[in-house]
Amino acid sequence: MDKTVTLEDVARAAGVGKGTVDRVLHNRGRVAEKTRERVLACIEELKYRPNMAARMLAQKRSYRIAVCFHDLEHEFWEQVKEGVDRAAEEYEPMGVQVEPFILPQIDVDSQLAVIRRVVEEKYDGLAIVPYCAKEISDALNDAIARGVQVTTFNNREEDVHACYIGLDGLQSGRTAGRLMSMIASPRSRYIIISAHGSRMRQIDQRAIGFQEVLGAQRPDMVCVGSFVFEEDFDKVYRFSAEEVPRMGINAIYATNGCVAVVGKGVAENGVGAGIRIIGHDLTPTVVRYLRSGDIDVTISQEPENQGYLSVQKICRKLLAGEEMEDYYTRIGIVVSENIAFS
Amino acid sequence: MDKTVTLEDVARAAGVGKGTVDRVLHNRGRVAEKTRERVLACIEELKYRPNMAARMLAQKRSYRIAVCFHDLEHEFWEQVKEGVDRAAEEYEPMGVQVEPFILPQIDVDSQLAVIRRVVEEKYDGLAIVPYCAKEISDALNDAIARGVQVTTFNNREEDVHACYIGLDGLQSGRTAGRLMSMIASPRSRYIIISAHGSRMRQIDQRAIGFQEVLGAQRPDMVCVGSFVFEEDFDKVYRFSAEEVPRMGINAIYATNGCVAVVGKGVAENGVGAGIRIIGHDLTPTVVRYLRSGDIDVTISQEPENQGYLSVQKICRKLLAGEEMEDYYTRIGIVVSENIAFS
DNA sequence: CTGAAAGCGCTTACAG
DNA sequence: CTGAAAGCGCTTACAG
Repeated sequence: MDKTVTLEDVARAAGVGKGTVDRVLHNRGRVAEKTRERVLACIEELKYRPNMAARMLAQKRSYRIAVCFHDLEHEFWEQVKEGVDRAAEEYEPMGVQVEPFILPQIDVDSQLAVIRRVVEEKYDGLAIVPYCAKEISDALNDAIARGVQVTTFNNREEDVHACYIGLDGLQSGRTAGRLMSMIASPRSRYIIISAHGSRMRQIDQRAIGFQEVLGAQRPDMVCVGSFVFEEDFDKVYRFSAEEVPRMGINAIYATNGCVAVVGKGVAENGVGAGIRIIGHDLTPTVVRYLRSGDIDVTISQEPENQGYLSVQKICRKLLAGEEMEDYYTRIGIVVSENIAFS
Repeated sequence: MDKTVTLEDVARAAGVGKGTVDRVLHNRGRVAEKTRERVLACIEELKYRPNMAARMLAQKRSYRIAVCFHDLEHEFWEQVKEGVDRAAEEYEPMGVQVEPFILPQIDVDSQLAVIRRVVEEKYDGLAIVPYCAKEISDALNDAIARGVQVTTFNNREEDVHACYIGLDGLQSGRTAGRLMSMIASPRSRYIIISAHGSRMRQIDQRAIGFQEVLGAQRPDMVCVGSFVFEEDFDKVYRFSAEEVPRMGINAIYATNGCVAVVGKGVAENGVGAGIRIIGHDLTPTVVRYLRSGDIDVTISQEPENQGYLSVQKICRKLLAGEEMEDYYTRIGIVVSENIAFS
């Protein structure tokens, strides 16, 4: 085998000490421009690739990363948390400490407080589900400017200059639309149900994508209405159990995990068989109604992976200098038969 | 922070040298039973966790891993190869050399020759798509007995005592069946098309699962026939273009990537609009006909990940002693809208 | 601005 | 059967 090129080889070739090469490698400054160029040339020449194992061993520094999301819709965020915990465990031996800040509500002020604290206490990184509000975007951009490594996940806010990990909302809605177009019977009357506040832009996009595709594929279908509930699954349940049965519809699109209570409400009223239901997420409750046949299809979004990746990307940036890049999670289509393999 | 426990701490606690602890850790023998027990107790006591970075740094050994699969249905195996290459790149700096043996055909003798060579030349690992044949199973079990780390992927053979990475064939067929049951119109007449030899057991399972679910969900549908072609996409194409249009059917299930030429054949005859087509895999050609609307749904199976994981698991076993466990790849459901996010 | 030295936690020969 | 020592490739103070 061709001997692996080490930092020492580079140092020797450039006629300098290892410390100097290290400074060049990490732009730690305090290196004469000429020396710098020579070292860079040697690195290029010898095709030097740093050995990550050695780097991690030698690196004694410790890092702190804050993770901020909420816990409304507990079953979903529980899955996100599992991913966060997995990343925390994986990177703990490398000196990374992960601290979750889990808000009870979708609340702009609470989130702002977390961001401020992160900046003040000089955390090295922040993974966050950014709410749609100018103060939030500003605060995040400010944190980034001060050197905090930030990833946003689950909800995308265009004006935050950080990488995003999560669903493409529009496209996931289109996917739901295509499926509905394939399974709904002729001249179906349908409604759209949403259950979230105005802070989660990504979820709004889903309804738009859904309508777009359904409009194009199934001009015979008619939309009876679009109902938005403020993050309150109980209301959605009552609506589904009491109002929906009287509406004379045969298809429902629920834009998030609230599809679980939609399926429940409709099923308990014995009108389920006649209504096609498509929703989002794969929480234990959704699984239950998917299995029972009350929900036909659900769109999944890799919550565990969202939690994992948003932390992992920060760790790799901090530890190995890897650039953080956007990552769109899979738009999974789940029916009863592939639940266990999704 | 609580200081991390090192191997040296354990050695000191047990009153032995670091070398001895190392021997115990890796069962290298040559340790008195009493000493061994004492060391084990200390490891337990101090909750010692080996530092992977340090281990990799110190480990100078190099490993060779052979990977064996075929190239019939090139587009599919190309995706597998990408995963293999990614793993090869990732583990190369750790002294692992990956050598692919890509057979032009599904041929038992050629595969047998590869296995023999792996044993003779003392490769450390083998990732293989095992063909359904007693000689193969025997040879693989023999290789395993001789200490070769073996993973099987894409096709599962029960009698090989190695871990498996790939689809659950039966369940993927059931998933296809469920989807067909949702989109086929009343009293549809359907056929099943397969294009593979008798060496790939996993693919046969798909048709079984499909029939099972369709039989239960849609007693109104009638199966007109099941057609098996020996790994010959040209024949499938001709069949689809010439025979199928005269059969008076409105649904087709193709059990693998041959769905691409089925879609093509049917589409070119202008009868596509009336026929629902569901198949497997997400090759460039399948994507094309999915986009055009000639294929309705395809079931994906993470080919890239199959290639990656079958090599990665061997590397982690060799390098870090991690046990190799079965991994069922995702049963993905893909329609035109989620192609890019699958 | 720069280099020599110590150390990260483990494995690998090498003596005993 | 067992221990002391060297070394893996990098980073981190510490002198200069």
